[in-house]
Amino acid sequence: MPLTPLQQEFVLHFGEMGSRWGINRTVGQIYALLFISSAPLNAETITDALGISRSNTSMGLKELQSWNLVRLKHVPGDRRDYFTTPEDLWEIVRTLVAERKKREIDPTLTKLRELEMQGPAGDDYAEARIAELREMIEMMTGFYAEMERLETERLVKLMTLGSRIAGLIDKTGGLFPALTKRKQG
Amino acid sequence: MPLTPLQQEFVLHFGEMGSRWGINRTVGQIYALLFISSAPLNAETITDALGISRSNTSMGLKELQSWNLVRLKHVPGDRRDYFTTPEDLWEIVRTLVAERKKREIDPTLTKLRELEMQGPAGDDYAEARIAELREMIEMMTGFYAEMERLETERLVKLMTLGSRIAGLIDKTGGLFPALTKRKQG
DNA sequence: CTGGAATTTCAGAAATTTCTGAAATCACTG
DNA sequence: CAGTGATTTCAGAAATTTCTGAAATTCCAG
Repeated sequence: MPLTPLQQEFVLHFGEMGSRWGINRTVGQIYALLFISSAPLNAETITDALGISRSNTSMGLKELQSWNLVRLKHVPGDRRDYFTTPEDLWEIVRTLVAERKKREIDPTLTKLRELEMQGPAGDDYAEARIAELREMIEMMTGFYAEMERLETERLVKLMTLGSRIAGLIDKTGGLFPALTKRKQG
Repeated sequence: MPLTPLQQEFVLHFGEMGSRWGINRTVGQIYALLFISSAPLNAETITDALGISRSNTSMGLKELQSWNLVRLKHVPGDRRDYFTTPEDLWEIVRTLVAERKKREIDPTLTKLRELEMQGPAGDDYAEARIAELREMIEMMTGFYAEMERLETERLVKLMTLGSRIAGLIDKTGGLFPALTKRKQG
């Protein structure tokens, strides 16, 4: 089952972008292929479509599973594993953001807290800078945690409204007085 | 000028995280060192502090400059270049996000549009999936563009308010009717 | 159990990335 | 414009990552 030119180009692009996204070419290609395939694919099919070794496919799929980016399906009467990506793009984005946070942000936040725990080190500037960075990351991850809980529908509304949201914020305090009053009273 | 244990640990952590962040160890270390140093540093100092070659320092600094992550300073009476990171953490975050978007998102958005331009390819599922992905990316980059324009102060307020923002959004329409009316009238 | 298909593991090969030292270039000073 | 110090370039070395084929393992069917 050779790829259509459209599939081919899409898959190759994801392969090339892989390195920028912190995954390798094969993993990018496998993901792309699953993403644009309407039906789940098994490892053999992926191997043939991408022209890579069977073992490489196996490792790539394992990597994607560790990212929670693929789903395992089973076809009745066939004991091979079939893989897909979630239909819902928002679910994919949520997973991606969550995993990247876990891998790229959380370890640093932990490390910064450790460094602060070690107490005064006689380097005021470095200590201040570390505290400041920790606070910034905490603010951003805190905001992320709030957004993560929202249903997709509200998230879409929020993004669509865009900067009009910011207009609601009183520069000196919290929300616009009128609204604040409304909620209080 | 050997590093203090605090600096040492901070710098090594950034070096280790480098690969996850899509930069190499040296670049991560150089950035970390500049970040926690109160005064600008020249290439020679960085080279000695990190125990790397002078040419590696040069390449690392060049890389950081291509990311707009460091500033060049000059010390009167000294013709060497001195480097720092911006004092303002928000500025750093803005730069980081802008550059990552430019490198990790924009090329894919361009590619998706190209693929759509090529017209029907007889693969309805792939075409639909590509369109859907392009729309999602456009929504997110559109929202990002709006947020990018906000002053830091408002951005902080927005993030601090967190999910209370979402409460303002009417699930069926836009903003809460009361407020919408207020703005219209 | 036994046989065989599917999958994973893993040691080494291949490819890629990172790093270095030497040479080249740049840019300022006297 | 010669001399010197700072910086960059770059070819090859070193390190790391990715990929493969063969062997091992898993797991089901008969």
